[in-house]
Amino acid sequence: MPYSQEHKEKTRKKILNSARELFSKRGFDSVTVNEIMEACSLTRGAFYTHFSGKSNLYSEALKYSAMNSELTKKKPKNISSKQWLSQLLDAYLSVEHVRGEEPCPLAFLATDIVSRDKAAKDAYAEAYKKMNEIIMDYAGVDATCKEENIISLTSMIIGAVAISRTIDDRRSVENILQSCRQQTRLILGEI
Amino acid sequence: MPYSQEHKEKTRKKILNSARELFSKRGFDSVTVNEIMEACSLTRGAFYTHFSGKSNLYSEALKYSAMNSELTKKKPKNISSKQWLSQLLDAYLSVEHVRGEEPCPLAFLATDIVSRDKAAKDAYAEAYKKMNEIIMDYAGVDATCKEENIISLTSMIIGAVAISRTIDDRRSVENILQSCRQQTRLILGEI
DNA sequence: TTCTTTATATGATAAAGATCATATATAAAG
DNA sequence: CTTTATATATGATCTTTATCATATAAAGAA
Repeated sequence: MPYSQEHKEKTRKKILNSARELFSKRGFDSVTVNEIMEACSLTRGAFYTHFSGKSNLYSEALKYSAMNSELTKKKPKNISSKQWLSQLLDAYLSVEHVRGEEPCPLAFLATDIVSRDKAAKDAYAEAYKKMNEIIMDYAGVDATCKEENIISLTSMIIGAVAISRTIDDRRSVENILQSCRQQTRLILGEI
Repeated sequence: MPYSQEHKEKTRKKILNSARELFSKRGFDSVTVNEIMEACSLTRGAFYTHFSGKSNLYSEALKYSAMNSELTKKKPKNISSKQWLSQLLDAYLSVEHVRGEEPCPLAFLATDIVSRDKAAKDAYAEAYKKMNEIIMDYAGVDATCKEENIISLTSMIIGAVAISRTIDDRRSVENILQSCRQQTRLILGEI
């Protein structure tokens, strides 16, 4: 048995990582398999021993992305849940996120998903659910009571990031993000 | 001079209308020129006397869409600005909008725009600005003072519609839309 | 009716890109 | 060191689709 199992795993993850970034930034159609493979210094031939095809890679990359998202990081013990949540939301609503290499596919792929296959939609729905749960946990709402607030919050932050990406003018982007950061405080009842 | 000028204008509008609907629903790449033309009972050959190419059609359709959007409809005289705004927002945050034939490209194409050309981005930015202005007008805020509230409001409704389209389960969609309808009232200070 | 202009249709071209078939290289096992 | 399974690379194929070139048809003008 040539090539250790770990080697294959590593390669798979390199592919997933390139795919995650490229797909998130440019959507399914604009990215080519070749391009993804070259981004991790491989050629397209190697691709098919790791994934059954492009769409398969897309949904796997989505899962992978959700699994390694910023939101899933553990809270440091020395700060409160609400403080931590504030930090997470500010990072989400930042220019660095909008323009950076760790894009949240929920925002970056919001409209791309609609034309994709069931596996991709399922992965997206799962990630969306998870985001709401994580935020609800940190916000510490009483179950049913204020779930709606969290749902409107996630719609807002996802919308804000998606819109920000369409806009070239940096000042406008700052303005959108700042407005929404402020609104998160209002929704969470911290002002 | 064969074919009246109005005939050409009519055809152009038919094409724009098919394009608007198809592009909004499925994005730039998934839609073919052929498909758009067949949707208005023409063949692809006729296309190039009306538009210089597919990307040109895309940006033109975006402008056309913004120009004929629900939001631009005139307010009936017998109701207040705030009442009218409430109606507009409820219609925007409805299943009919999410699943219907009059999609708002701001929500439906939020992430598709990123990979498009400058003309498309400009058209999108223009439509976005207009949406904010219209809502600000109806909400009657004092210029700079609460502009941020409106910006967070538009982020939320655009985000909500975009997310709703990714979700198959009708009950979940209703839940998202209802939560955001409620939040619009809070943001506009009506509760 | 005939002529002429231009919208529309049809057939051809060419490029892009996903996937497959085949060749090569690598490293573990003996 | 040799063998061998499998990861990777290369070349070929096939489909899709935008766009172009050319033909046809429609309708206003004479």
